[in-house]
Amino acid sequence: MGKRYYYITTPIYYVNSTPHIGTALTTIVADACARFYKRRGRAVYFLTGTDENAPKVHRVAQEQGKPTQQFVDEMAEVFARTWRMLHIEYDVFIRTTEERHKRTVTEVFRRLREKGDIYKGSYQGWYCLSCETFWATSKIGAERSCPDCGKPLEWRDEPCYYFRLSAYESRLREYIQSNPHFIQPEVRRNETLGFLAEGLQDVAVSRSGTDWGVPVPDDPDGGVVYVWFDALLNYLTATGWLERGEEYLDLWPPDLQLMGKDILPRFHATIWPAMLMALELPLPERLYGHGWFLVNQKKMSKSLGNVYAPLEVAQALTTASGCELPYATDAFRYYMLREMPTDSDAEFSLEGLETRYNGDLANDLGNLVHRTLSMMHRYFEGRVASGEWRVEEPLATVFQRQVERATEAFEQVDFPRGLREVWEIISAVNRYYDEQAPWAQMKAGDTQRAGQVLYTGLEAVRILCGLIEPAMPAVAHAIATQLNLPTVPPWSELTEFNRLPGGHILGQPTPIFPRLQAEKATKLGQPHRLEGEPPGEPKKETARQGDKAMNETITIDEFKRLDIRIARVVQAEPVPKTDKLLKLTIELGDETRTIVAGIAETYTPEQLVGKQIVVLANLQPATIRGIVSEGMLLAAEVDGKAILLIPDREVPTGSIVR
RNA sequence: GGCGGCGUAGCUCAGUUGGUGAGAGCGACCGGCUCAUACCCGGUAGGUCGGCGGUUCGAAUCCGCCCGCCGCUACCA
Repeated sequence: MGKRYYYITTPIYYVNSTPHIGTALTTIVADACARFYKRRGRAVYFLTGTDENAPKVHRVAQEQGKPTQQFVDEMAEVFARTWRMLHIEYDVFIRTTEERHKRTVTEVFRRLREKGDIYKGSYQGWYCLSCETFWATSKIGAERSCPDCGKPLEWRDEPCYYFRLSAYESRLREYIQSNPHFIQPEVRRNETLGFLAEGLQDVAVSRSGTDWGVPVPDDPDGGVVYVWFDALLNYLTATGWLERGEEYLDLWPPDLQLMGKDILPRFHATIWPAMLMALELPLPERLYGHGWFLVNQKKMSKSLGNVYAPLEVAQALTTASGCELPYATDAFRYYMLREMPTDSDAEFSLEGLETRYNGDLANDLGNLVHRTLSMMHRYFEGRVASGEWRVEEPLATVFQRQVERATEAFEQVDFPRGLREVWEIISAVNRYYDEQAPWAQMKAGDTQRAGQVLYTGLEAVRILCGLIEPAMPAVAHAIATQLNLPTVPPWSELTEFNRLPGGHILGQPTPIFPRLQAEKATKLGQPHRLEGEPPGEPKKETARQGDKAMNETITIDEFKRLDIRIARVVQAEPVPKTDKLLKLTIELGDETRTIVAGIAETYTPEQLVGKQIVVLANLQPATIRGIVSEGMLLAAEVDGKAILLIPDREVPTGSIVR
C-alpha cells in the first residue's frame, strides 16, 4: 500500500471567533489547489477543520453562558457552513474534540514519553491565555502584557511535560537546507532558518489549571496536552494513522500544508517536523506560508476588531451588482486569489474588489464569453456549423503557452501570476476579434472566415472555462452550461484544441457578472464586521502605544503590591555588545543590588554614579545578557528615551515610595 | 542592533542568469470599432528604474556606502 492521494491541509481554526478574511484566504487557496490537482486527474484529499481544545475556547463559552461542548458544536458548524458557502470542497472536516483525535494525541504522547522525547519538569512563567503561549521573561515588558496581543499575562507555576525540541535542532536545520522546496515561499524559509539559528528550547507540552482538552495519559495530575501539540496532530489523525494499519500511507505524508505566515516558522516548520522526526514518520512535502491581508495598512486578525466576514462581502457584492450569489461568491474567491499576498502583505479593500469585479470579471471574462456566444447565435444560430473549423494561429500557440504558464504558476501556489497568465488569453482573443472583425466579415459575406474566427474564440472560452475552475467553480459550470458541455473540461483537454465538434449546439448566453454601475453609487459600503467584534481601532494599537489609555483603573490593593523605593547608584557600566543597556550597582537601604537598565541612549555611566533613583524593588529577577537584574529602574519615557526620576532632595536609600 | 527583503509611470505592481528605444493593469485624455455587459481595440501620459560612488564597451538588473520603508529576531526588569 503506497501513496495514493494528494493530501492538502489548512490549519484547523480556533473556534473562539467566526471565519474572517484571513482564515478564508488560507482555505480558498487550499481549495483552489485541491481543485487544480483534481482537474489534473489526481486523487485529492483535502483536510480542514476546527481547533476546539484550547482553554480560551472554554472561557469564551463560559462568557457566553453556554456549555462548552454546545458552543464548539455551534462554532464548528459556522465554519463548515461558511466554507460550503464559499464553494470549499473539503473531503474531511476534522474537529479536535473527536474521540479518534484524542486517541491519536494520547498515543503520540505515550510513545514520545516512553522514548524519552517527552519528559517531566516544571514550568514557571508568564502565560497569555489569549494566545495560549508562555513568554520568556525577556520578551515581556514591565507592564506584563503579551508581546503579541497586548493583553495582561498570568503567572503560572506548575509541573509540566516538555518535548525535547532542542534535540532536533540540527537535524531540522539540515533537512531544511537540503530540501529547498520544503518551506515556501523563500522568505519563510529564510525566516525559519533564522529562527533555528537562535537555538531551540524544549517546549512545554502540557498544562494544568484546566480540564478542557486531552488529558495527559497515565498521570492523573498531569493536566491536559498543550493545545499546539494537540492541534498539529490533527493532520495525522485524519489519515487514520491509528486505525488503518499501513493503509494510512495512502495519504501520509501531506503533500501541501497551507497556512498564514504567522504560524509557519515557530510551529509548522519546527515543532511539527520535530514531532514527526520523533515519531519516525516522513515529513510533509511542502509547507506554504502566505502573507496577510491588511486593512488600511493595519494587521487584521481575530484578536483585532477590523475584520471582514467573507459571506457578508459576497452578499454585499450580490446586492450591489445584481450578480447571482454563487458567482459573486466566486468573484470574491477570484479577488482573494488574484491579490493573494505571497512574500509580503497586501491590502484588502472593497474598492479593490470592485475594480477586479468590473474590470477582470465583467469587462474581460464575462464580456468575452458573452460576445462570443452572442455572435455564434446571431450568425450561426448557436451551432458549430462546420467540422472544418480549427483554432487558428497564432492563437493556438498563445493558448498552449498560457495554459502551460498558468499550470506552472498554480503548481507554485502563485495564483496572482497564474491568473494573470490566464487573462492573457482573454486579451489575446479580444485583440484577435478586433483585427479579424467577424462582424465585418459577415457583412462582406465571408461566412467561412467569420466562423473560423468565432470557433477560435469559442475554443478559448472552453479553455478558459477549465482554467478558472480552481478559482471560480460555479462560474466555470455556468460557462460550461452556456457552451452546452456536460462538464467543465479537465485539464488535459485544455491543450487539446478543436474539441467542439461540428454540429455542436451551444447554450444560451447570459451575462454572468452584471457591471457595478458607478453612477448609481451602488458601492459596497462600509466594512462588514464580524458579529460580536467591537468596531473601532484594533486593540493592539492602544496596547502597543507607549501612552497607555489613562482611564483604566486599578485598586489601591493592587498598587500596594508594588514595592517602590529610592536607591543610589554606586556603580555603572555599559553592558558589552549592547546599545541601550547599563549594568547598575545600587544601594538599597542595607543591601546592594545589581540591576540592568535600558537607558544608555540617554545617560552615560558617569552621569549616573551617585544619583538617587526610583526602583521597583520586588520585581521578579530576570537574566538579561547573562546579568541577573534584581529590580527595575523607573523613568519617564519621552520619544522612546528614558528620563530619570530623581527625588526632590536627598533621602535615605531604601525609602518607600507611595 | 542582527538577519532577510523592499524602494520602477498618479495608484497597484511585472521585470529569470547585466545589452534591441524601460513594461502591464487600474485611473485620465484622444482616436477607432459596434459582435458584446457604455464593452472591446489602438494611441498619449514623456517614470533621474530611492540617493551617491564603483565594476563594465554597456546596469533598473553586479559591488560598496547612504536615506526611507517592511518582516523576523534581539537588549528596553
